[in-house]
Amino acid sequence: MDARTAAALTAAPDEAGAITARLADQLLGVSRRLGRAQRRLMEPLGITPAQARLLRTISHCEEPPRMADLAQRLEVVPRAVTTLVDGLEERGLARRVPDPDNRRVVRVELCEEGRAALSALRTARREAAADLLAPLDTEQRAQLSELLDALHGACTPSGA
Amino acid sequence: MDARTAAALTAAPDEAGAITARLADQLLGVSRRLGRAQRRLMEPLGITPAQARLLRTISHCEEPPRMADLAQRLEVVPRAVTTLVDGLEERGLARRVPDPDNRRVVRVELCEEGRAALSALRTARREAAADLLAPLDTEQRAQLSELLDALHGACTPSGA
DNA sequence: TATTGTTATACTCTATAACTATA
DNA sequence: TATAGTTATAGAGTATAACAATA
Repeated sequence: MDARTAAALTAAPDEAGAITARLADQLLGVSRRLGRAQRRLMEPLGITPAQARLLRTISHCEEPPRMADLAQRLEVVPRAVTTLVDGLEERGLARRVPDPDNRRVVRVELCEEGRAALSALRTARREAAADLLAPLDTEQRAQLSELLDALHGACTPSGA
Repeated sequence: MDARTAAALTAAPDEAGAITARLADQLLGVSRRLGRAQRRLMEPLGITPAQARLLRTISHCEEPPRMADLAQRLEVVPRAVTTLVDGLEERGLARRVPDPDNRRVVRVELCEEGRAALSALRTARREAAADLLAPLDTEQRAQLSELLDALHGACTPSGA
């Protein structure tokens, strides 16, 4: 435990807010770097991090998901998904397919190129993360994952 | 430790990359939510999260920092600082002051309104963080802070 | 009338490149 | 020539609001 953390914990209750705010800064700072690394590594592939995330989300679905499903999973408004899917379609990585049972619904399927891109993206993603997480050993990563998971669960009560 | 984490740790070495990538997702996901909460809570104050961060950074400096100092501290290019300081000046929270010793240099000072805004912002920021971090007890927060600090130190060798 | 997705629009955050003023 | 900051521009990511098509 570093000095500031230790001091905060043993000090007045007002300091609880301070350590919490500091935690927020650390979280955002680490994410900024991670995002930069991802963008840099994915750029040669012609895919943005948000598109990559969408691609993975689609691939994790049993059947081609609806636009609304994707919006919910990505925790964004449906309008944001429209733009992302547009990008994937332009690059020939995914395609919109009409739902025969409900003509309002649009489903999104991966193309072959999309599946191919996924493995290249996995490499890029892991490299970006590995770089950032290098200072942590395996046990520390597991610990970090566990702590973050607790946060995720709390804010996404509907079993993510 | 959750099931996925445990499985990843005890499985083939290839899984080390998988858990690392998952960690990246968790980190980015938590940050997205935190950022949203911050923006929502700061909006009534007419200040964006990045402006708030700049305001705090200025307040942590012993003497009015140069634009270049701020860029380095915020880990952004100098051009990005220009826009942020423009925003603070428009709102009367900070002002540019010429450096008498070097006419190329611009220093940034907080105005009285800026100092006043800082306490309101502190409240907003803590509220946003407290909300997100509610699932963690004090010890877990310290643990998380320690882990994130290790990451920060690694990527910012020049003592941040 | 409610739902699904889209068009239209806007804003935050950040980057690169070219330029200006100063040293 | 090197440095500090800016103007100009671009693009990623995301939001709200109004609307069309369908149910």
